Amino acid sequence: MSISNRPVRVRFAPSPTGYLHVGGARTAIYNYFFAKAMKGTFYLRVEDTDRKRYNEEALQDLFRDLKWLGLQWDEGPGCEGSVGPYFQSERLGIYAREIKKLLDAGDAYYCFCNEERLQEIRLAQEQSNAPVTGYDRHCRNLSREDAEARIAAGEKAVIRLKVPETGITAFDDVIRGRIEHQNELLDDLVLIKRDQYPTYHFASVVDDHLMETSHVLRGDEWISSTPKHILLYNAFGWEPPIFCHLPVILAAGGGKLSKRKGAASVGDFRDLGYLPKTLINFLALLGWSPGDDREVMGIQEMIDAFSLNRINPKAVAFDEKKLQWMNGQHIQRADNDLLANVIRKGLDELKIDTSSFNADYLLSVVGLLKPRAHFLTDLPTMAAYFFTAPTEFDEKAKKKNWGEGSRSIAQSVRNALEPLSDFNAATIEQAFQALSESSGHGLGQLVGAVRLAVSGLSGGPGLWEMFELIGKENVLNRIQIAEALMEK
RNA sequence: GGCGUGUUCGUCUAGUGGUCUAGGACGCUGGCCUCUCACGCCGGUAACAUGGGUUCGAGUCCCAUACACGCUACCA
Repeated sequence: MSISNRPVRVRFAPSPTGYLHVGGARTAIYNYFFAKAMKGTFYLRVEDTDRKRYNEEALQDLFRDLKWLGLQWDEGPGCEGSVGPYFQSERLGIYAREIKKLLDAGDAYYCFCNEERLQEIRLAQEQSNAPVTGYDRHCRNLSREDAEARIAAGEKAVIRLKVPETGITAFDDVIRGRIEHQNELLDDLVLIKRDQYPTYHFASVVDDHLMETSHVLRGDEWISSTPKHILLYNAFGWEPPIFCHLPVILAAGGGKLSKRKGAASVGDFRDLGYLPKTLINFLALLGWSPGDDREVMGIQEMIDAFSLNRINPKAVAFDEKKLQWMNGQHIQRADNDLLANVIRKGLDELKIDTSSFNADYLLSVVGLLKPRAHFLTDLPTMAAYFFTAPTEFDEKAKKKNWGEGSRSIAQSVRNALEPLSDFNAATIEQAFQALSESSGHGLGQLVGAVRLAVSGLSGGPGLWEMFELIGKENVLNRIQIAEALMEK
């Protein structure tokens, strides 16, 4: 069966060395979208072949962040399929078996060159500005017998691929077309390291084949080494997968995205109050577009519209302003129950007791706050005064609204509200309108003073709705208490 | 240094030889709505890196140049 009509199987293959940054997350998203769009399989493979950089905490964070984003893998750690194990460190026997094939065929060889020699070569090449770089193939023609004898005697060796010295190696990238490299510029890359672990190049090729990967979607920093991978597939007699190299995500001002320049990891954005949906949506649109004007999209909607051809080849900048806007959009579309939970939990942390309020009350608060929140983390503080009287009042608003004459205004508002037997938005508004006419004070003046008294803030939801929800008794009490702070 | 990849408003993008005096979104900005703050709505701002070709015609194809990024590890 040819690769093009094999079932789609793609993978996200991170290395557990640090936090999951947004670039990695986007790679995972595209793999996930593609798998879902093609009714294929999305699997997770952990590339933990670098024992020095391995980090257990990073691994746990990775699982957590992927799950938080909703990118549940069909196969991988925790849900093994038939081609496991899914940790490369547990596949050492497989690599040993496969490398033997290459050794037997004469396509790979042992190399005993030590670090020092290699460094000297590199240094000499740098100084002479030699066009050809890399290993000088010193051990290429050592006989297998001699080499194995030396190893038996205790010498350590790496195993390298015997790269053809002439010719051209090419492949077709889904979003960039044909890419060619001169073989003479490639060096004999290491396949098995001195510690017996495979290099990325070897492990990923062996695994992508054995795990029946149909498409490799990965960062474009791999373009330069893809010819080496093709050569490996050729040596094995395997058909390479289809390659699709994704552009990098840069920081807003250009350059690499890093913690120093602000949030860069999935965890950072979660802590900042972003919805996972927002991050998925935004990251997906960084380099991909559905082809029409849609921007705020749901997961399934994006999956339905997804195609590899619509991914842009150019590097993109991460614009947090737009992310913020998009989060506001998704919060507006979010489920009220979810938002209510965010508020209740946040209020708990602020030591504000919500136990005497029922679910409907909370949901009404959510309804009023929803269009005003840009971050989940905004919600609890925005909601606080619906549950407890304010103890602090915005200083700027005090100057503006509690100046001369404000106390009598507050009193007149209380008097106007007092007689209302049915305390709802409509009757409250009527009372304010009537008071405005009879007193000659503008509505803004009236509202400003008591809004601050009741909420502690200068802005917020419409006053009538807000008063209705907080209730007549609380409203009147709060105004009366605040009057002491107002000028006559 | 070599090799590779890329280049449309400040940013994300649409655009696959004529419909592009280049469309949408964020941002910024003017206004509307309005009890405030948001939301929403209406308008404005601003781009085909440069130079050569190919073609009747180029943002779209080709070649240079410039710039950016990547690779050039027994890291991924």
